[in-house]
Amino acid sequence: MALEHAILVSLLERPGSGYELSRRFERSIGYFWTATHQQIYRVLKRMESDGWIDVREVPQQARPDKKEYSVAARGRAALSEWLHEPIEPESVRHDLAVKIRGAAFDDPSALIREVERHHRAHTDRLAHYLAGERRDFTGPDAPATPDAGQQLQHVVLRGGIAYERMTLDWLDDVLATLRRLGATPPSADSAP
Amino acid sequence: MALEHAILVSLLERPGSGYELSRRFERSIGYFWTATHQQIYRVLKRMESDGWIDVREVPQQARPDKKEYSVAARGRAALSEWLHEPIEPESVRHDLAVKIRGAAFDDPSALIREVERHHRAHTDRLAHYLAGERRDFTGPDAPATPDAGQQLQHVVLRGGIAYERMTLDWLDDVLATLRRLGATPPSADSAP
DNA sequence: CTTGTTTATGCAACGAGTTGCATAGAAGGA
DNA sequence: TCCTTCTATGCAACTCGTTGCATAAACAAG
Repeated sequence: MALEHAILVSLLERPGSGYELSRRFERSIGYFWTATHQQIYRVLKRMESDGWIDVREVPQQARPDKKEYSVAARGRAALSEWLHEPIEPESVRHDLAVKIRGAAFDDPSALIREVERHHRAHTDRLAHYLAGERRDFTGPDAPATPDAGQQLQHVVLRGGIAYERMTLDWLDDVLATLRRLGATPPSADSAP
Repeated sequence: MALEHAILVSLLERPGSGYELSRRFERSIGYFWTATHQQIYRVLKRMESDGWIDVREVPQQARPDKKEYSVAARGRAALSEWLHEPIEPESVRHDLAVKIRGAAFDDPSALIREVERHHRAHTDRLAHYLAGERRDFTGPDAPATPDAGQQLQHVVLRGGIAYERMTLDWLDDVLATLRRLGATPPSADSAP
């Protein structure tokens, strides 16, 4: 598993509390690794007891106190070790593809609205990525000579952008296919 | 959850045993939904006791007997219901992206071999998809007038092909970035 | 002044997914 | 003959992930 490692990377990029991490997992790092706050708090506890991270109680005014975590030497070593291990899985869980194949046994045109919804969501996400890219990497306020960390964050973001563009093209293809099927009578089903 | 639904779709496309399903989840449907045989057997049991699928004991010679499952009316209804529900999650778990961002705190060039390995794996997978596309959809043995099910399987496969092509392009981008970082001295790390 | 939202942390229970192991007959190679 | 591989099914134990709920302080809106 690698939630620990995703947290280590995020904490190395910037120390923070469990709550702040859970916010990050709804944005930036969350675009390629999802986690809920309960998961994060539980793993933080374990990482702390394993000496991977240090805690610092931060009293705050106008809001509850927080525990700010930062990566300890042992955590850095664990990350380094993981980075040198090969990974294979890349486990995929693409509900929509299952639904599309399943639509053959139901009414394909009923999926059109669903696919359109996904299209809109990916359009929004692409716009969001592109805005982030302009802000951090290609716009006037971006660093002229980005350091290694920034270049690596940028290449990951470019991957997200490429993924969204590819997905939008594919969803167009899916929509065209569903509409074509809806226009012609269904073959052997209990459709109206 | 949707392992049940992926199994329903697979069994509608062709009835089969738990073992055969687990083979399919290593190929075709497994490219967008992974499952191990233990998971499959467990879920088949539940689906059977819920009346979603029917079993038929098939005696075989030269190999152990098998239980062939097929979708019952209640299973078809469950699939239909699921198809009409909206889905949101699309949970992503992209280890490599985490590793790339993590490489900023280690030696980026150590990741090159790993990324090259992924590049080879995706090249193989693309070749495999393209061979399947020729065999089933675009080659001389493909049906001249594909039915709805075939058209939907094809559009899903086109999605897989587009994904692999996009990924290969991105991995080239990642490799170029990692090599560039390796060629220039690292900024502020304990690298040699 | 109550209600709702944001920050902040956590428990308990359940369901999903993984890993290791076990069985068993038949085929094929060393 | 033994060893491995393939088909075929399954249990047990564990970890991971999700859902529902709870607490608590501060602020803003009604």
